[in-house]
Amino acid sequence: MTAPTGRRERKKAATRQKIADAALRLFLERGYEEVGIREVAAEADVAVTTLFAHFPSKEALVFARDRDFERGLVDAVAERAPHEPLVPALRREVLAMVRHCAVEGAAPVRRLVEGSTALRRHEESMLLRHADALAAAVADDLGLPRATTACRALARFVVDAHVLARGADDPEAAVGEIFPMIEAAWSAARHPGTTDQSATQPS
Amino acid sequence: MTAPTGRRERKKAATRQKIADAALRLFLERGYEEVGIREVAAEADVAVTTLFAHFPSKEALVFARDRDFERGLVDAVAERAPHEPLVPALRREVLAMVRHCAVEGAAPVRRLVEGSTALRRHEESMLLRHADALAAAVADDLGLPRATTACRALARFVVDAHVLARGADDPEAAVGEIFPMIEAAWSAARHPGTTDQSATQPS
DNA sequence: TTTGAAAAGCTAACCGTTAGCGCTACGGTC
DNA sequence: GACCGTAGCGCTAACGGTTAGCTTTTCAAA
Repeated sequence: MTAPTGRRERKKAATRQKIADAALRLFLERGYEEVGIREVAAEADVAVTTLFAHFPSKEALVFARDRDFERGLVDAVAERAPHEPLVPALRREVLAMVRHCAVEGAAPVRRLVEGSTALRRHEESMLLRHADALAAAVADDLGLPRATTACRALARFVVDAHVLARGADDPEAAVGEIFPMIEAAWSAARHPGTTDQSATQPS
Repeated sequence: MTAPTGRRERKKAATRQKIADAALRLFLERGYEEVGIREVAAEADVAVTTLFAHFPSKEALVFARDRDFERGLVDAVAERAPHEPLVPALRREVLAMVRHCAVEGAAPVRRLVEGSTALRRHEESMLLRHADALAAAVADDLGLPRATTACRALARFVVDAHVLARGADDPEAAVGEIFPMIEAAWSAARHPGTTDQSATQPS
């Protein structure tokens, strides 16, 4: 995981970490909106421009580990056991993510995100990027040159499941409720005409 | 539609319209990012504070008519023919929306939105609000006190269908591809245990 | 050691957005 | 018709996120 590269890259990673730590500490102490970028930079003993060299926006400071989520979804498809069906593998991964958000020290960060519309919006658009990546992974897994409509739909449904489960009273039960729906949808996409009661209406 | 109220409200509506028109004209002429708020206000012959009294943000200038979309979805559920099944009614509405975006003078505005990440993000979070409203309408239609997980899932799937169809090469065909999936998902939600191959994994 | 480049810094601004405050025109009341 | 409360609008000044332009430091390869 930690590539043992030269001192330069180590220092860069350390700076990035120092900034993320300082930001999270301040945000948790006093609230996201109440802390300015200039303050975060000062706390991390770094120039504002340096901060923006490591993070593209203030919101990104809170989601420093978002790449892991995307990789998790993509890997759940690409590196699952041979011949394991697609949707159950995704279900396992989403369940793991939901649990990860519930336990651990993640609860305060969750509250932070829910408390700011800017952060909620940022998270949503992150998840949409993840859906695109997942769609591509699914298409690749099926040997398709590019993501079809069905692949994209599946990917968005899975991301929806993640979001809805997080917001539900009982997240794990919600996963258990949504994934049969996704299973049915995916099944319908692969075996068309079975349960389709509606037809294209030309007028 | 147009309530014939006093001069005061007429003037207010006129000001709002003048601002929206000026904004759209400038944005289409020179691009969204290239036009500043102060410029829009000047073009509409209005103070910046007045502009923000009518629109909550710069992005909102482009989506002056977003309420109609939300109402369309909710009405598609609440005011459909008696005993008409839910999902086909939603399908009709989404199809109408997709067509509305494709034809008419809506194409330049579409390009405008696709060309700016700020606008795309704003639209996505609008659509999420619409999904919440739709979920509530579905729950109400079923006589439920509040939206269940399945209602929320259906609502998000429908909004996903809208977004995916818009971005597809053949939007109408995409609707025809996704809605059978939604139909199957909704069917699975209402008749559980039929096609569920995965179970909750306790560990 | 020299050198090229990546990383970090500083200053000064741009731009969306808001606060504070004053003015005017409208709508209901006497 | 005079009166008053307030909604709509304006101005100025600022705040906070973000970027451009340019210099300085730090590392690595030659």
